[in-house]
Amino acid sequence: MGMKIYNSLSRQLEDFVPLNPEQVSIYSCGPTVYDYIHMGNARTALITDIIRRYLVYKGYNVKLVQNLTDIDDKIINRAAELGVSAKQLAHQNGDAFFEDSQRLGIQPADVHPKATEHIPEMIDLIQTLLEKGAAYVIDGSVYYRVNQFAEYGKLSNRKPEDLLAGARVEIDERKEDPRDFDMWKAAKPGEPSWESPWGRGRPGWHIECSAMAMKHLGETIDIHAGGEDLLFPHHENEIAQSELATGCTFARYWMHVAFLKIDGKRMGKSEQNFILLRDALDNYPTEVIRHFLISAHYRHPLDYNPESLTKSEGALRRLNNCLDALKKYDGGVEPSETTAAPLQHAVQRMKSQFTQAMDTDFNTAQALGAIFTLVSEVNKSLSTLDDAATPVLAEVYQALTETCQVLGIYNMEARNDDGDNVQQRDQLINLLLEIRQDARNRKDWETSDKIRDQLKELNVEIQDTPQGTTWKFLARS
RNA sequence: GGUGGCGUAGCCAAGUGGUAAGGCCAGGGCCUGCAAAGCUCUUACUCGUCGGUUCGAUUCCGACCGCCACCUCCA
Repeated sequence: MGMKIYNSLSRQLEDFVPLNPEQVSIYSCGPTVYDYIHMGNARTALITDIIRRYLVYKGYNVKLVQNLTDIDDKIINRAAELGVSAKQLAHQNGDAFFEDSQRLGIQPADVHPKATEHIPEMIDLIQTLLEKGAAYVIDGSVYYRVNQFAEYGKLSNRKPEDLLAGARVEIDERKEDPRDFDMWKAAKPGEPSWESPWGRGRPGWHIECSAMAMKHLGETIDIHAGGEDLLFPHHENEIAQSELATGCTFARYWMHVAFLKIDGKRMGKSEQNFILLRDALDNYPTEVIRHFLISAHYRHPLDYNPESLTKSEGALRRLNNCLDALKKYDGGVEPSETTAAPLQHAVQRMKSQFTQAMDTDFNTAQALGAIFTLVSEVNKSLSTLDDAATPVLAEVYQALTETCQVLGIYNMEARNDDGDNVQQRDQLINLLLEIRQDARNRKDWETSDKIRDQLKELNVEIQDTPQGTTWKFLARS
């Protein structure tokens, strides 16, 4: 079955057919680096990460470009407040952005272009638009002439009248048309600026993405993603600039991620109601945050609150317990035809449901449902199975880890024991458990409970079962 | 004013023109010296309200109520 993507441009589900079957190109609008990124930013970045992982899972080659806006009013203002240079502030926050992304398990994009490193490309693009009569210069600033682009408004579904009617923005009298926007801003004293044919200045926000997307992905890209707040005017303007300059379709599929909310309101930097991703990462494991962020479909709003994170924590615990139990069956054994356990069918069912969910506009919530259904089926049969079922269990483990990897909710490395001191550590813990067992045998509950409690303090949790006492590390939080 | 979206069990959240995935919580059970953890079972005659179309609607249409977002920088 083919994939379908909801295209904001047509406002409907469309079959996904990449322009070049050899390589899918994706451009994702990254952050303006004037501060640390918050959970809302993380949601968009994470969805992009999962889209890419899923496309790779499906066998596509993917080239992902995620930009950094590193010159902008906000950066200049913030830098002035802090008494550092705009360049320095952008650099610091850019590094912090990569660090936070990495901590969330987001694989780096193939290219992370920065606006300030693409000034010549932007100037070229503006030059082209000037030559085509689609732009004009006023006092060293260059404006885009919106009425030259007949399709203006096609993405945001807005008519010219509508755009003017509700305008709450102060109109710059010098512009020919209130809808015109700047592609090049004449330098103001003390602000960072670059040489251009129109004098010193800096690029407007929209031209940055047009130029960087086309430089790294060509004139037509497959998927352009970003938060829904960017739909207008940012993406509308990108289309206007790019398509008028090249005459080609700029992006074939526009994907917009719904807001992360807090107390029912949009989480936004200007609202002062945001949770920094790094703060969340200090309080919850990566996989828990990922699970939370994909527990709703990406086009539906999702409310951030501690209760929801706790729920995800519980769900992840369930998943990890199952995977931990299955891990010992992993590897080596050839799937056997004769072991026709119902579980085998359950695995196939899970795989097809997972694929179907992800194929339908990346429905991660539904995909999680498929995974947890299998978890439940595994748990039910795990205790009753004998050695003959081992190959099937290995299959289950493979299928589960493979799909969980696509979503990034199972960290195999973290759960594999691979340290040099692991053996000694385990021996020490086992020794303590032996002592505790002796205490239990003589009903010395005080000593026994002391060992149990103290180990718990060290994040080692022990369980007394009919088969003896076992232990495990608790997930760090 | 224009544009778009949402309203599903205590909570979160999928979904379909034919009768509601999954997770959390809660309650029962197993296990335990007691716990914890784990496993397991149970939990929406019902999908904001009112109409309409239909053999049949939560799913389609209309109205209404409530909520959110974009139209200004914001993922």
